[in-house]
Amino acid sequence: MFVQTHLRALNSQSAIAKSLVPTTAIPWNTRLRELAKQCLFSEALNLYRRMLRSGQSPNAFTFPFVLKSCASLSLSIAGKLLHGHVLKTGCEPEPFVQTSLISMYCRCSLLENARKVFDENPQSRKLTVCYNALLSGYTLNSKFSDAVVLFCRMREMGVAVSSITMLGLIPGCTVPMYLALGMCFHGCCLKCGLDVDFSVRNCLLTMYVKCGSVEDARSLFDAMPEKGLITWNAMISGYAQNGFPTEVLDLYREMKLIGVHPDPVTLVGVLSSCTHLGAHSVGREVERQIQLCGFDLNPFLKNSLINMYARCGNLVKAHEIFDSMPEKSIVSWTGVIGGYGVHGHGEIALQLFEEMIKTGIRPDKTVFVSVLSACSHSGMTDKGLEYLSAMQHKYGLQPGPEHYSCVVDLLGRAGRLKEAEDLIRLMPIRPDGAVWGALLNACKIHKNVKLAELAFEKVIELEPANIGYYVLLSNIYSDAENLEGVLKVRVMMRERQLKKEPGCSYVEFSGKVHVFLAGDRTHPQTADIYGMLNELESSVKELVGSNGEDRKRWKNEEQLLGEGVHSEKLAIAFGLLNTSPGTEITVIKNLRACEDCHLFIKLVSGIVDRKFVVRDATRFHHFKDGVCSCRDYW
DNA sequence: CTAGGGTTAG
Repeated sequence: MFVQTHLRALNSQSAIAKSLVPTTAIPWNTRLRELAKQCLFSEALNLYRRMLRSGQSPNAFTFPFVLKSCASLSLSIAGKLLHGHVLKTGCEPEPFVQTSLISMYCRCSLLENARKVFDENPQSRKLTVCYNALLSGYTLNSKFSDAVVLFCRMREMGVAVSSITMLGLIPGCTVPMYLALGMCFHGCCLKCGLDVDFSVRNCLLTMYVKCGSVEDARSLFDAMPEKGLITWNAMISGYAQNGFPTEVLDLYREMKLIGVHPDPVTLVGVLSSCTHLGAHSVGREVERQIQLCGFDLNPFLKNSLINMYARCGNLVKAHEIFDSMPEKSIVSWTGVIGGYGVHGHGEIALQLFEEMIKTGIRPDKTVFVSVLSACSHSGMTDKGLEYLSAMQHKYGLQPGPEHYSCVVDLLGRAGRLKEAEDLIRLMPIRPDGAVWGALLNACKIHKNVKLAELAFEKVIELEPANIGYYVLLSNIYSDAENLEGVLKVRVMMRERQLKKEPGCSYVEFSGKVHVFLAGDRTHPQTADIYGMLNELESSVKELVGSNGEDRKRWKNEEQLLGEGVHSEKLAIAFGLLNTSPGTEITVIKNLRACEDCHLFIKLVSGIVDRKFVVRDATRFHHFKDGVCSCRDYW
């Protein structure tokens, strides 16, 4: 529809013929430039149509703006027509027009047309700007090797390299494979003195970030005497993308302290870090900031807020924001679906998924990860299998390892270990560590030492440095009272020089984060906390005595105390000390929550009038009145 | 011709 309107407009070539009418193009061009500058591209094209209709002939100062509008809207056919107009008016040799044409074709992914324009004009082969246009076009269309070849030719021909040349080239090095080449470009920038350019530095910073070299990015960042908003944003989102949420929050604080005002891009990075940390209060603060700055309607931010609230357990708020969105993208849907799923409301998650399909959105691979994990969290095993099949046959999506790991988890938690193992063997793609890891985890739950040994062997082949799997196997041996096995794993870990990351838990309380390590005695309330724990433990022991099932799971307390009191227990006691009855206490643990602590907290929740939410590395546990929401766990 | 942005599981 849209394209056709423009085509019709541009087809009125008669206007070109009428171009003898002696009026001036200057006011038209001025207005066109304004519209293009404000990104009002379809209005610019409309204006161009009016210009032709009124008999005014376009000139070399008209085309750059109109071509840019076409390029931004990816209107390739209209762009070709415009090329015809250019030829008719004979202003093709103008460098402005040349670069606009090349860029237009590149943005429409018509690289051959772009190359033709470049090749057919001998003068353009001497101009930096024309090389720049084609170079960035190649990079944009993932033809990075062509860009590099052109860059080499440019240098051979002795054409001057500008900062914009580097800006077209460097974004091609955003995968680790090309980092070495990117570092050569960095050297090239230094040699040519282009590194003083603000944009070039920001671009290099982003390159390091995208390649995962966060340290290199940081040293570049620190070395920049003045930092613009984009610099801060590049570093903040760089940390966010590479999984350094605490660094994000630190940098955000620092940035505000210096007086740099955040924009939506900054806040998206900050919110995603809040999501990963479960930092509810910082997240709420960011929401206030969003309202204060008037960014309320930004859909990116709304999606980030949905995710943040959903992850922090405020599903009501997440749903509210979701409802407030006039246009819900698949990311918005994925956010709420994942939110309900992860908190054990699998039925609602699936209902939402079906609703999404009804609105005509095509599901993607990511939303299926949320759907499958929702099934796993709520123990809806067969439903999950149905969705895996629907994903392939109904929606034509090839499941990736991330989907298989969810399904292995799903089957494994349900105790269907044989099926899980068969699935791995039959899956058409190579399983990754997470797939075997999910099986290993299932072996822990269902105490299957033999299969665990197999899963461990496979998983360690793929991720030899992942400590979590060694700990898991060691715990499986320890459950089976296989001391030899435990020692074997310990030796293996020592040989490979792997150290267990200390477990820690934290609670947000009155705007501060209180962190506890196992056996921690550094907190100012230590005495009260241990006093509280002693009391709770004696009450809980009585309860265990009266319940057969729990007694089976209850281990010797001394065994636990070997490493000091577990951090989640300390956090729970701290929360109890500082809150009044009826409140909800959220504890976040960096590793997996301990099985015995899980039972302990469950029982405590039956004694005291509190709701506990424990978030560990893999899932959420909601405890209330002596019951835990995760039906399928342990 | 030109630098920064959203989702997932284990």
